[in-house]
This record gives sequence, structure tokens and C-alpha cells, in this order.
Amino acid sequence: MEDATSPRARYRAQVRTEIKEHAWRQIAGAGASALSLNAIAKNMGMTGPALYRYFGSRDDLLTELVTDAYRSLADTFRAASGEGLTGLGHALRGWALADPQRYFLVYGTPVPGYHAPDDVTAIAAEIMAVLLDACATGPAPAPAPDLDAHLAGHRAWDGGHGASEPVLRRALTAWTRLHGVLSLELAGHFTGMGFDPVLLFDAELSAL
Amino acid sequence: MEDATSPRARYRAQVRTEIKEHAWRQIAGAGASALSLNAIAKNMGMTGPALYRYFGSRDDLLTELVTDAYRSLADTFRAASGEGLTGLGHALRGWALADPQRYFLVYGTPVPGYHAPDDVTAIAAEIMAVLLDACATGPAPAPAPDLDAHLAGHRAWDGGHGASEPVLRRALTAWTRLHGVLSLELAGHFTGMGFDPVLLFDAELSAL
DNA sequence: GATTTCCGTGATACCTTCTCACTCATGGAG
DNA sequence: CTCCATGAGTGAGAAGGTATCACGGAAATC
Repeated sequence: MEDATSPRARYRAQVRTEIKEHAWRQIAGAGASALSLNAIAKNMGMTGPALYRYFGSRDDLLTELVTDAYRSLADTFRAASGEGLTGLGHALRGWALADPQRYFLVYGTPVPGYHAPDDVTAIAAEIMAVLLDACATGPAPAPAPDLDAHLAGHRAWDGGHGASEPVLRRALTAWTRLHGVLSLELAGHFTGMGFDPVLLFDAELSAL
Repeated sequence: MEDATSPRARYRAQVRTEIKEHAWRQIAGAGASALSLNAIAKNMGMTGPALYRYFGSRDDLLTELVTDAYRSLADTFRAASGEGLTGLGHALRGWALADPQRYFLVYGTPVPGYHAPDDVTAIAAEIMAVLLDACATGPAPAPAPDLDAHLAGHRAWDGGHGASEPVLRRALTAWTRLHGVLSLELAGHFTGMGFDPVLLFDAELSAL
């Protein structure tokens, strides 16, 4: 009855993935704001309303793409989890450069009203866990007593990882610094400046 | 004839600024993607097409808002230019928190096809000049020979400032690190984590 | 006072998301 | 094998968006 390999279900799953493939192509080309259900339907030889059999709304489709993007980043992180913080940094940059709009779907400008579903917070916690593991081994960063003391009382986000406060701080710092370089690079703010962003990224990475 | 204080010109300028005020209100509330000429016109007691007398298109209006945002940031930076890098950092954070969507208009997710006009590159250069001034005085950062050697050959973006390579690197690092913390904070990526982002921001600022 | 300039409107074309009634093919049950 | 219910897809249409156009009228200018 509810067999997952029912012909109907298989067809449905295939169409869903095909819709998402077209959606990713649109997003990679012109950003998330250019995602158009009508255009996807036309590209697939269907009419617009047909897509509402597969996704409840444009926002539902976009939310699923965001979740997939988070999952993709989590997979990339997990695959590079054995290579330390440096390996994690390079994996992050490679993942971001492979599809900048996908990076922006995760870390870009949020829509004020939008609330991420519980899925992505769980995946974000998994990403943070990998980052915390990588930050546990390595040199202790410069001391920051104020922040460490504050983190000691506000460390629920470590998900029971049990890392020391300097490790928590190192993870946060790695996150924000790498995102800082990467997001400005992907947004094109370095394009007119002439230098190679990878050297700046690697300098920040080795400073960690 | 072409008097700037002609009744027509004064009225026109007033309507233009009123349109922009409504536009800022919309953007602050629901982001740049929610900017609607029709809604602005309705709020002003006009019909949609009337606004095309004042702005050539929705993109033209948005471009002007982006330019105004850059100019506002440049003004804020110039006002804080005497207070060193720490003052600049606090001025940046205050400016960003006052209107997060305005920050995202400058440093947020770009639309792939969009090209910024020459205005904003000039203003961006002015912002960079203030940052370079603030980075000239202060402790020398940790050495990074590779990046410094590369910057020595790719420093056209300093606008004839004549700063040394470590100073250029300090300015770039300050920019990317502060943007890293700030953009993640404004995007709400810290909301579920419990800690106070200002402490992380200040820690990065004092590490510079 | 006559004329020109230009603001605002309504109509229109074309796009979007999204709902709804309907048709029709297909898969599963007897 | 037959019947029927499930569900995919279509066309119409509402509501709202950008943008263009011709037109009327008010206001500034001469």
C-alpha cells in the first residue's frame, strides 16, 4: 500500500528531483530571487500549476533547496573531518566556489520573515560538531578572558561536545573569519582590487 | 531656467526623497526583494506609473538606495576617523545594527547580473582610505610573507595611499573579520546559540 | 493671458504565484 | 480481466508585480 517503490511513488520522486535540478540551475544562474516555478514548468514541458502537486509553494521548494544545501555542506565537512582545521577550511572554500549561490543560500542575506525549519538547525549543529572536533586539536589561541568567561555560561550550542572554552572560541573565530573572507570574495567585493583572494583566505586559515 | 530652486525642481526633489523614505521602510521591514513600486505609490496616494516620472525603473531606485547606503557608511566612517581602528569598528557595528537590511544592501548577497555603478566604487575607495588610515597606526600584525609579497605587486586598490604591505594586510584582515562576525550576527546565525555577539565582535576587534 | 512643460491617471501588455474545477490516464483491487 | 479510485496535468482566473503608452489638466514660464 504505502510501499516506497510503488510506480506512482517512484515517478513522483523522479519528477521532484528533476524540478530541483532545474531550480538549482536557475539559482546558480541568477540567484535565489530569480527562482520561478513557471519557468521551471515551461522547461519541463508542463504548465505552472502542475508543480504544485510536488511542492506546496515556491517557498516550500526554496526551503527544501536550503535544507539540501545545508546537508551538502555537512557531507563535505564530514568527508574532510580527518584533515584538521586546514582541511576543513579548504573543503569549505571548494564547496563555496563550486556554487556561490548555494553558499549564499546557507550564509547569505536572510529574508526578515523567514524561519528556518528544525531540519537545518540539526544539520547546522552537525556542522558545528565537526568544526569543534577540528578545533580541539591544535595550538591554543590568544587568550580572551572576557569572551571565555561569557562562553562558559552560554555554551548550550556545543551540543554536549564538552570542549573547553578556548576551543569553543577557536571554532567561532574560525567560522566568522573564514566566512568573512569567503563571503566578500563570492560577493565580488575583491574583484576590482586585483589581489588573489585565496592568499588572504589561506593567511586567515594559517593564523588560526 | 535650470535653477535648482525652481518650484518644479523643489517639488520633484521632495517627492523623490519621500519615495526613498517609503522604500527604506519597506526594505527595513521585509528586505530588498520586497521593494514594490506599486506599494510605495499606494502608500503615497498615487498610482503605480506615477513613480516612473521619478525613477526609471525599480532597479534604478534600488541602485540609488545602494549608493545612499554606501554614502551613509562612508559618512559614518569619516565621522569616526579620529578614533582609531577600535572606534571604526564600533561605528561600523552601530551603523549595521541600526538598519541590518541597509548593511545587507552593501555587503549582502549580490544578484549575479548586477553591476554596481562607478559611484559606489568611488565611495568604497573612500571607505577603504579611512580604514587604511586607521590601520597605519597601531601594532604590526603577525607576519605573513606570502601574502605581503603578493600584495606588493597587487596594491592598486590602495588609491595611492602609500601604506606598507603589513598595513594593507591589516586593513583587509580587519574588513573581513569584522564583516564575518557582523554578517553572521545580522543574518541571525547566532540567535539560537545564546551567547552575546558583541563580545565576539569586540574580541576580534581587540585581536586586531 | 497664452503657451509650454510636465505630473498623474487609466488602459494595457506581460510576468509572477497560487486556487480551483475538470479531464483523463494509470495503478491496484476484486 | 474489469472496474474504479487515486492522482497527475490542464485551462481559467484572481491578485499583484513591472513597465509603457496616450491623454487630460494643472502649474510654471514667457
